[in-house]
This record gives sequence, C-alpha cells and structure tokens, in this order.
Amino acid sequence: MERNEAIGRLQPLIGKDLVPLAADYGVTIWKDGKKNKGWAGHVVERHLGLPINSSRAPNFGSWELKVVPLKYLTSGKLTVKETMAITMIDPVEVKHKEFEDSHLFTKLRKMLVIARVFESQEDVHSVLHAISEFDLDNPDIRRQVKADYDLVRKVICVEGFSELSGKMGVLVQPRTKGPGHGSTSRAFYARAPFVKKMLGIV
DNA sequence: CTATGATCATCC
DNA sequence: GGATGATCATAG
Repeated sequence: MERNEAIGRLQPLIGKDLVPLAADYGVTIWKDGKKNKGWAGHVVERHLGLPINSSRAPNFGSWELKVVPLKYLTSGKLTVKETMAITMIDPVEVKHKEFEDSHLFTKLRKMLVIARVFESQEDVHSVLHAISEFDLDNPDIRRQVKADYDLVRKVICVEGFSELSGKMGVLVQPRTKGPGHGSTSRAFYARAPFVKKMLGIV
C-alpha cells in the first residue's frame, strides 16, 4: 500500500474515538489490570489491513507508520506527550553502517505520523487528532539526526553498548527498550521537539 | 527470548 | 513539565 492510500483511508478517522475501534478489531487494551501500550498503534495498523508482526523493516515496505500521544498542557495547549520509539539499536549494524544505510534513516526518511489525544491513563476515549506526513528532507534536521547517530556509533565503539544512555542525542536519543525485567536492549527515540516538527506543531 | 507496537513510573 | 529508564501485550 502506498502512503497516499493509507492517508486516504485514515482521513475519515480524524476526530473519531479509537477506543470502540479497538473492540471491533479485537485489539486488547487492558488485561489483568495491565495496559497494552501499543493498542492505538495496533488499531491503526489493523484498520489499514496490516497483519501484526514484529518485522524490523518499515511496516509498509517503503514507509513507516507511527502513532504518537498528544496531551493538553495546563495552559490549554496541545503538545507531544511522549518521545517516540523509532527502532531497535543493533550494535553490530550501527558500528558497520553509515547513517544513510541505517534502519534509523530508512524509517525516518519517509513516515506517516498519527497524533491521538491522550486524555487519561484509562484511555476511556482517545480521539485521532491528525495525520502528518514526514520526510527527512530538511537539511538542518537531517544533519542533526546524523550527528546523533554518529555519537551513538562512537559511544558503542569507544565505551561499549552498555554505556549508551537517554541523556545522549539532540533530536534522537538511545534509550532502553524491551519487554522489561532485566532486558538491556536499546532503541532510538525521537525526542519530543523532533516529534513536534514532524507533526508541524513546532 | 526479542522483535514489534508504544506508554508508564519516577526522578529532577 | 520534561527527561530518563523500565515495562506491557502480542507475535515469531
């Protein structure tokens, strides 16, 4: 499916509550009092007819789909609530590949970012707020992302994979991610200001 | 177990 | 409120 087609399919969902859709598509939100944090992403993927799997390649072949939560500030303004997980860091791959050949670049160069409104942790309602296309075509942004990638590379080579921390990086940070319980894997995350740029709410 | 989808918990 | 590290459901 092309990105434009996906946009066309998602357009009608803008302003709609995603919670009832989760039930329609059989997506679990709560189980034994614990939350399936990826439910919103699964709902959108199912809506587009994508089988749920864990392939590391961009889910649609040439572009990447992401759902990100938005929240209202006390001032009443809408902003990005969280950083966005992009992809796992494979130390071997990062060490041997240039930024232009990395998974990070492949995913960032062409993506579709869906913004949903976060109301509360209970997710009683969650309205799809906007759909935004993003390509890594801004020279300044691209240069900074590459710099962050190179920093990660350097740390892995010089200090070791385990020294990577979320404190590093300007637009993209290396941060722990995984099933939890002692997992030490890390992933690239887009910091909030970067996500705002993607959504065009700078 | 670790990849995917991400958000939660806690510290400052 | 923002940042950082930890964690949840599901699939292979």
